[in-house]
Amino acid sequence: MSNDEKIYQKILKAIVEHQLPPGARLPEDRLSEAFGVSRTGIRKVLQRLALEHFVVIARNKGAQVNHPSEDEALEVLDSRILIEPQLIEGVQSHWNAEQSERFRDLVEEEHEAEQVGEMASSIQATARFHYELAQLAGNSVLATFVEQLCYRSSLVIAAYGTRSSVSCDCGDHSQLLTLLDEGQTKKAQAWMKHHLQSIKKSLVLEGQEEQNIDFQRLFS
Amino acid sequence: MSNDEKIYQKILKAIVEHQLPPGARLPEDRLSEAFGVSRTGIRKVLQRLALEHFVVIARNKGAQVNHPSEDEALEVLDSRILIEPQLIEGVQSHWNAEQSERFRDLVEEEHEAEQVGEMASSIQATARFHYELAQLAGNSVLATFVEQLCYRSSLVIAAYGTRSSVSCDCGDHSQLLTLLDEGQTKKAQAWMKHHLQSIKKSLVLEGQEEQNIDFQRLFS
DNA sequence: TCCGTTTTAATTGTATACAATAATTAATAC
DNA sequence: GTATTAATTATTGTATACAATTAAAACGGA
Repeated sequence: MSNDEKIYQKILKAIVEHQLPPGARLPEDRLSEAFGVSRTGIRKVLQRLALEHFVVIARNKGAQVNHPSEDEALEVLDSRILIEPQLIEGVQSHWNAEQSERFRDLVEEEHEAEQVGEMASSIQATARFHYELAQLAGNSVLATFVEQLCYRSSLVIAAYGTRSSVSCDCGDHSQLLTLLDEGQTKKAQAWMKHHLQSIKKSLVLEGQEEQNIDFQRLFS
Repeated sequence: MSNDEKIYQKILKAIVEHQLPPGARLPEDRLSEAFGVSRTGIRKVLQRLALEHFVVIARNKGAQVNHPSEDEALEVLDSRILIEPQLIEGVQSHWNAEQSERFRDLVEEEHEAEQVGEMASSIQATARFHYELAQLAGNSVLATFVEQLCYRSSLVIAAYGTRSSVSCDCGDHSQLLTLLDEGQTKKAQAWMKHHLQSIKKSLVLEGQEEQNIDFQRLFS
C-alpha cells in the first residue's frame, strides 16, 4: 500500500470512529508534521476525502470534517435502503458454509467491541459487515458505492446518532446470517430493509443544529 | 466556477465524447501547457478523474483514459439497471407539466444531435437526460452516483458500444415521458429497465487500439 | 540483423518557496 | 470603554526545483 493510501486510511478511520468529530478543522501543516510528509501529500489526501464527502474544503479556509446536513443524513440512509436489500439476491447465490463462518466471525467482533464499550471499533465492525456483504453480491461498482455509504453512515451517526443507532434494537446481524443459511432470500431482503429503516428512525434530527442563543435574555 | 473545475469539466467532456479515447495517455506537462497552468493544478484534476474511474494512474507512469474491462462495463450497466428504475417512483411524484416540457426539450436536443450525426453531443445529451431525471427523484446522493454511472456508461460505449448503443432500438426517451405524463408509473419503471438492458445487450465485448492527440489544439 | 547492455531522455513523485487570502491581534479615534 | 481600522500572524493556493523512476535510444558484439 502506498504512503498516501496509509495516511488516507488513518484519517478516514479517525473520522468514522468519531475521534475527529464533525466540524473539526484539519490544517495542512499540522497534519504534515504529524505524518512526517510535506503538505503536498496531505493535500492530495484531503482532496480525496472531500470528493468522498468526509471533509469539506472551503477556498482559502482549509478542510474540516463534514457535518452532514439533515437532508444528507436521510439521503445516505435512503440510498442504502434502496440498494442493499436488492443485493441480497446476489449474496444468496454466492452463499456457502465458508462465507457463513466468516461473517459470523465478523458479528463476534461486533459483540466483543460492544461489550467492552468501544464505540469506535464497534462502529467500524458494523460498517465492515455491511460492505463485505455487498462485495459478495458480485458487482464491485455497487460494492464500492455501498462501502462509501457505510462510512458516510458512520459520520451521520456521529452527528445525529443515538446509542441504538450503533447497536440497533431490531436484533443483531446474526439473524440475517441465519436467514441466508436457510436460503430464505425474501425474508433476508425484508430483514435488511427493516434493519436500515430502524437505523434511520433512530436518528434525532434537531436541536444542536443552529441554536440561536438569546444572549440578551441569558445574561439579564 | 473555479479554474480547476473548468479544467476538470473540459477533460471529462473530451473523454465522454470520445475525443480522448480509452487508453489515450495524459502527460502532465503536455496538459499543463495546453491549459496554461502548472502541473500542480493538472495533477489535482487527474487524481479526481482517477477516483471517479475516468482515468487510471499507474505509479511513475502517469495517467491514461480508462479502458474499462468487460467486467466493469457490465457492472456499470447492471448498477444502473438496479437503481434507475427504482427512482422512477420519486420522479413520478415530482412530475408536472413544466418538467414534462423541460425533458421534451432535452429529447429534442438528442434528436437534433443524432440527425446531424454528431456522436459527441448525442452521447452527452443522452447521458444528461438520464441524470437529470435521477435528480428529480429527490435524493441527491443517489443522483450524483447515477450521474457518474451515466458518464462511465459513455466511456463503456466508447470502448464496447455500437451504433445502437447510443440510439437504442427500443425507441427513444419520449416514450418514457409519455408514460410519466399518463401517470403509468409501473410501466415507466419497466420501460426504463428494458431500455437499459437493451443498451447492455448492444455492447460487443472485444478490444481495439489507440492513437496520437494534439492537446494544444484540442483545448485551445 | 538481432539481442542484450548502457546511456540518454522523458515523465512522474515530493518538497519547498513565495504569493494570496483569511483570521487574529493591536492600535487608534471617538 | 467601545468600535473601527490597521498591522500582524496564520493558513492555503500555485509554481517551481530537484530527485526518483521509467521509457527510449544508442551502442557493441555475436
